[in-house]
Amino acid sequence: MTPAPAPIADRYDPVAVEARWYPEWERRNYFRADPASPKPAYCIVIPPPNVTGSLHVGHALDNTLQDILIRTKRMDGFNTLWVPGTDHASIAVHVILERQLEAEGKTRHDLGREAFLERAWAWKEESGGTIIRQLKRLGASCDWSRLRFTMDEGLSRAVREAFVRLYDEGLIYRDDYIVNWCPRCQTVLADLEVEREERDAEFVYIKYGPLTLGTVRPETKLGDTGLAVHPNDPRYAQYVGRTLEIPSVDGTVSVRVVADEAVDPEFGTGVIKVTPGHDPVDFEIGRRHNLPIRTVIGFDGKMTAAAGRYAGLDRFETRRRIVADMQALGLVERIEPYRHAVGLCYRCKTVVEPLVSKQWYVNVKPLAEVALAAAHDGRITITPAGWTKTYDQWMEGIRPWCISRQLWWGHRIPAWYCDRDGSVHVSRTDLSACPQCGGILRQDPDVLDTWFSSGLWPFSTLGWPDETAELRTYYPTSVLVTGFDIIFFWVARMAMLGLHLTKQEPFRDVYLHALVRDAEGQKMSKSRGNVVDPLALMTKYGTDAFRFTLAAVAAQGRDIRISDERVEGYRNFANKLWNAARLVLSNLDGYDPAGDTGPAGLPGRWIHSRLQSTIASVREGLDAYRFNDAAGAIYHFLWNDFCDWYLEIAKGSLYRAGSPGERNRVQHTLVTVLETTLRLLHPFMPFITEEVWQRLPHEGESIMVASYPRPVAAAVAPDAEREMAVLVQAITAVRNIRGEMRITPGAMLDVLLRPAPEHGDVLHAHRSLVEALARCRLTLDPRASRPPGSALAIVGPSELYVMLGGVVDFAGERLRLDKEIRRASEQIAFLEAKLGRPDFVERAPADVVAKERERLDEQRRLLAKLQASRASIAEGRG
RNA sequence: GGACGAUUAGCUCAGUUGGCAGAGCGCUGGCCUCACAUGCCAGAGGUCACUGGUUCAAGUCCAGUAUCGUCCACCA
Repeated sequence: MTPAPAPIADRYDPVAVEARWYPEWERRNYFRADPASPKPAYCIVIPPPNVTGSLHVGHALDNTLQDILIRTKRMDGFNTLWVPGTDHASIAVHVILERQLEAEGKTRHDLGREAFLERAWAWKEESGGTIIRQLKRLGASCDWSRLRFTMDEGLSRAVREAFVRLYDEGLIYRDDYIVNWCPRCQTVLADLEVEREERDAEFVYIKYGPLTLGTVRPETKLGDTGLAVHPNDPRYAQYVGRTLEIPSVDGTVSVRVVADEAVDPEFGTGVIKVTPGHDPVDFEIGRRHNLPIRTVIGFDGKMTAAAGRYAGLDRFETRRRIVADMQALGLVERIEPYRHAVGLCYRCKTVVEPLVSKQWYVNVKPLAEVALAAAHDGRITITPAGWTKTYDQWMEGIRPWCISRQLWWGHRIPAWYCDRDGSVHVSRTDLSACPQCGGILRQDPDVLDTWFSSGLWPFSTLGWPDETAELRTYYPTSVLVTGFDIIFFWVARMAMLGLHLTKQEPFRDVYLHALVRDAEGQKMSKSRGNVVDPLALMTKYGTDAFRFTLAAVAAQGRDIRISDERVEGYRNFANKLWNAARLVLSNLDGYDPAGDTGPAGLPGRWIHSRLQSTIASVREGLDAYRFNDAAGAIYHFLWNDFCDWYLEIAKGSLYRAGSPGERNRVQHTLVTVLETTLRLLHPFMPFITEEVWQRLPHEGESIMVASYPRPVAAAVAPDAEREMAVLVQAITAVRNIRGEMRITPGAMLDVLLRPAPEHGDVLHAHRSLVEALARCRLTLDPRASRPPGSALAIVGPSELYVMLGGVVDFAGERLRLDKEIRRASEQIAFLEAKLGRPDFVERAPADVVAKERERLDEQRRLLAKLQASRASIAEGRG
């Protein structure tokens, strides 16, 4: 008993549908993972978005792809877990909060550490939920009961565990070294956190006694403790080893001249000044030659007392002043314009100052060797494979990782210092008294690099260092999905820390996707004002359309462009699906699933066969992370095969069924094909598929937990595909003539068809199908010849004549034939030349040659017919 | 300085193992045909950046050039 179908709107309205299903799925616990499940595990740990952020298109892409994988695997019988979470984003939060404070005329130091952290937590609580809500809006099927935060209790314990272990192994150590200092953030930065930007500068040639050298940073002259030349440079060999007394802006300074390989004799004058306190290269040279360090620029970016009369001045102001002062003293030989790269803080874009200070480091070299091996012996597979080389090169050239930051928001370094005996203690638990002397301890005030805790993310979220059921079941995780921009920051660190601490790879696959650009290919940024708001797109076109767009454009290149037009196109696709479903649903009256569901005739067998290859393509695409291939296969099948052909054919059987059995068989095909397609599409478009699926006859309570389609070999029907191709060709041929001859679609045409023997059966059997879709009366006659007043079409070896009568003049037909004749002639010339070459005939595989011969014969037959036809028209018999 | 990517239809881009160049949008012509005008039918439009090479056969493989882009790098 089918209830009278409620009227369904002819436009799909995503808003109501999306609002209805997500809470329902959540309520039914479909997202919840069970570590005790016997099913094979499939696990993704989300790249944690910054807690203060809101969803941008990059997140939307990243999480849509993950959701597609998770939903597919869940339907495919895997025990799936998608762990969600957020990152505390130490330095990024500092930048935001300090800007707020600045507006109030304060600094973080005015507030003090405690109050600042209160503020940070408040900010986290306030805005931390935003991105989670937005991920839900996107349809992300994360296990929200396992939501983690990099600074929650468990993860903080993991951070300490990792730190202590690495320290005990001697892999974490403190060192006085030259670092990248951000004078605005008031913290050290890792090399990776320094961005380079080309800027115009002045290259100032300064006289150093008998020598002259060029520099772009004259202010560091005050910190010079040496000069260096190349060991093999004959020009300066006489000075090496000598200490020169050099007149300068503040009296004379004495500098020693050393020889060092780091100096390029070709560049500038071949002499460099050595400022070990303010330049990484000079620092190294200084170490090699035992030159003293003189710090003249402080952590605040201003000159120190050591800078004499410049003390307290800003470093850039000093640069201008010192050049002027030297010019006054005749110490400047000349100034040239110069363009070079300056280092900027990746968070606040302030020019970084190299400074010497004591910081914590990880000796990552040994970890990198293991991570490198894992990517080569197949334990970790990077897709697209081209990124492996980038990963390799970085790992090979890796340098110690500076992990301490002079910030407050983050994981405080678990090291305590005893002021009484000077001992250092690194501990898993907080210490209050010195274990050696009982003296009062001071905890290191610094926090860890944000990326240290993110580096533990795949296993810290699963309960490490405890041996939890989650770790046993879901670790190593199946795949890491992220943008290629954080391959070094994050992917490499996780690989190194994961392999070292857990002795297992943190993920088996790494899928690096492209980055989203705007429609003009520009990087999106707030300052450019070209940020595409995913929420706006979802509101305008629906979440399903947006998600499908992301999957469809996720080709394996470097960048992705999103435009409204593209999303609109897939909105139309969703609407197409909706209407196809409407057609099916409104024709199910009397349908008996237990009734006649036998073979549904040629079109039925054909659409089932097409469905199988679509399923296979989608699975192949997903397995290879070729989301665009998978999406494209479904799109093409649903729109072109199912809607454009099968539904049009099925209408005939539904509206004018030959027999009740036929009607039921067609209904059965419609239901099964549509239902299967919905399941295939569900991971891409979760909402509309659930909505339609629920209205169709189905088994189970939700499409989310239905099975993912597998290709059925028995349903693959090459013969049906071949035969349908003949019918499609015949129909298209008639439509083509109708179009070219400008015959109104409403006009009923008379068509005479001379079937070739091999086409006879199929054309006879499906005459009415051709008649319906080509809107014609079809006569079949194996001995027919072209009647006067008809247009010719070639259907493979068969011929088809469309009777034009007095409907149109024949000029159009002449043009059409001429065009066809030209085309055929060109083909023949090309093929004759090819087949005339002995090397081709002898060397190419036999099947390729045979195919070309066949094509040539076909084209010759075609040409003969076209020419005959053309001749008869030329005689004016049209 | 090194590495990597891109260059294919008017636009945005697919094209995995070499074997008849594809999609979406846009364009042209015709249609409100009882699922859908967010639609239907038909059509036009490509020297696959350039130069060589390998091959019977190159958008695809190799070498190089040009232009654009990205990342890495201690030439001050």
